[in-house]
Amino acid sequence: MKQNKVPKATLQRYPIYLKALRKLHHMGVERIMSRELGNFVDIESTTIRRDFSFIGSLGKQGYGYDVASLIEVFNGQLGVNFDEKLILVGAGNLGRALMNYNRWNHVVGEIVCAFDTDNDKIGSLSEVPVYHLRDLKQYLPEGCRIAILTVSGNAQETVDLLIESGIVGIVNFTHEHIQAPKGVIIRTVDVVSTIQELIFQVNNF
Amino acid sequence: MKQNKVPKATLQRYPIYLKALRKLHHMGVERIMSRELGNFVDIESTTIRRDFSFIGSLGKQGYGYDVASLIEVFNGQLGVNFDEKLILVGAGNLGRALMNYNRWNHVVGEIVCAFDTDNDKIGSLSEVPVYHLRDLKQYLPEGCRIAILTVSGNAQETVDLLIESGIVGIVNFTHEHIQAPKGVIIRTVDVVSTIQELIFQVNNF
DNA sequence: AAACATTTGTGATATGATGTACAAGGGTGA
DNA sequence: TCACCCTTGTACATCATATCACAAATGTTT
Repeated sequence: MKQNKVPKATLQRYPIYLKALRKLHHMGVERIMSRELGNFVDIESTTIRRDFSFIGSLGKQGYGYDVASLIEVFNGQLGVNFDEKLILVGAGNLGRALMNYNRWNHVVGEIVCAFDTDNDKIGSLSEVPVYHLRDLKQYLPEGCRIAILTVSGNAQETVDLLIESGIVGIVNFTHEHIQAPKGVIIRTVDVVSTIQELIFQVNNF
Repeated sequence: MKQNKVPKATLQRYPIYLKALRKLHHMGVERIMSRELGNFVDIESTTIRRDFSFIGSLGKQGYGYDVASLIEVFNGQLGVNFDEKLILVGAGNLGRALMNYNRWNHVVGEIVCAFDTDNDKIGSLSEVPVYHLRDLKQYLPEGCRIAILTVSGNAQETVDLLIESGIVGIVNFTHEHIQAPKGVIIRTVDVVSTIQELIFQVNNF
């Protein structure tokens, strides 16, 4: 990384670029210009160029960017190893749906195992073993940093336990607001709030 | 609405406030000050006061805000009727999980019906009827504005159809990037991208 | 090989969001 | 009723992000 001060806003766009580049690569596109990519993902070309510049000089003037090597750089420099080990905490409806939705294999990694407090859920659902949450420390995969939280209660308590066990990133699918110390990143994906926001926006025009 | 230029960032925080206020109300809290609310949701009190001020003068100096009437105002002014009619497009794993996850009843509204193109999925799964997508216009509920998209393919095509039928807000659970004309709001909730972003962030420190 | 046409990468600038400071005004208690 | 205390709402300052404009560098054409 050229500088270690990549803006938050930029960081949020990297996954979008990566997604688009993979698709373009799959479509057989070998080189692309910031303008084209911009049209593709609805982001100004100049924003794209600046975002890229935080990683380094990835393009060539008068030519554009090489798709394949750009993907390479993104993966390498940003630390996407395709076998990121993920755990799922909460094996209810949503949790099980996410287990089966294995779209992320070979893209980010895989859900190694799941945890729940309900004894009925312990066992093996759909290839992914489910352990009791009390055995977290025992079964937490080596090097696992990221947890997907889909519990239906005691969210904060569960989060505290996860952090204590070394988790540093949590995707929170709960409707609860949870707190975490600096250094731990929580990203809340709340369907209810998302829909509310949509309602606010469509009413605001 | 006092002004019709509510900043995007503010609009994104309204659901957070509403969520917190409901919880506080449920806990029996009758009045709250911006400082307290700020601690509760991890947002600076001054940001909260400014956000509120876009709607009007909702508080009293030296006193704070009345929780019940604040919720009232949010619901009313921002147009949350608790019976927003939602449709679900795509009745696969994730779609079915969302149908069963009826946490949004009496909070935003309800999923009235679902659509899919797979004949095996047509029928009644879990109280919510599933129709064939080709019958969208026939079964689209009166006044329905928002769709939840969980299809596994042909995302853009499906979105075009939805927009043509009058949908103005879409929660996109697909990994696809979709485009829409001005006036239609797309909010993408992509688990894969979210996890990637987390990886980028934790690697960046 | 030289001139031209492109497109990158980045200073400079504009826009948007957040944080500070405080005047204005309602609540509270004597 | 009066004086004090507290919290709101907002003008102003700061910080972050997006956009503009263009020099530098490369591919392409003649």
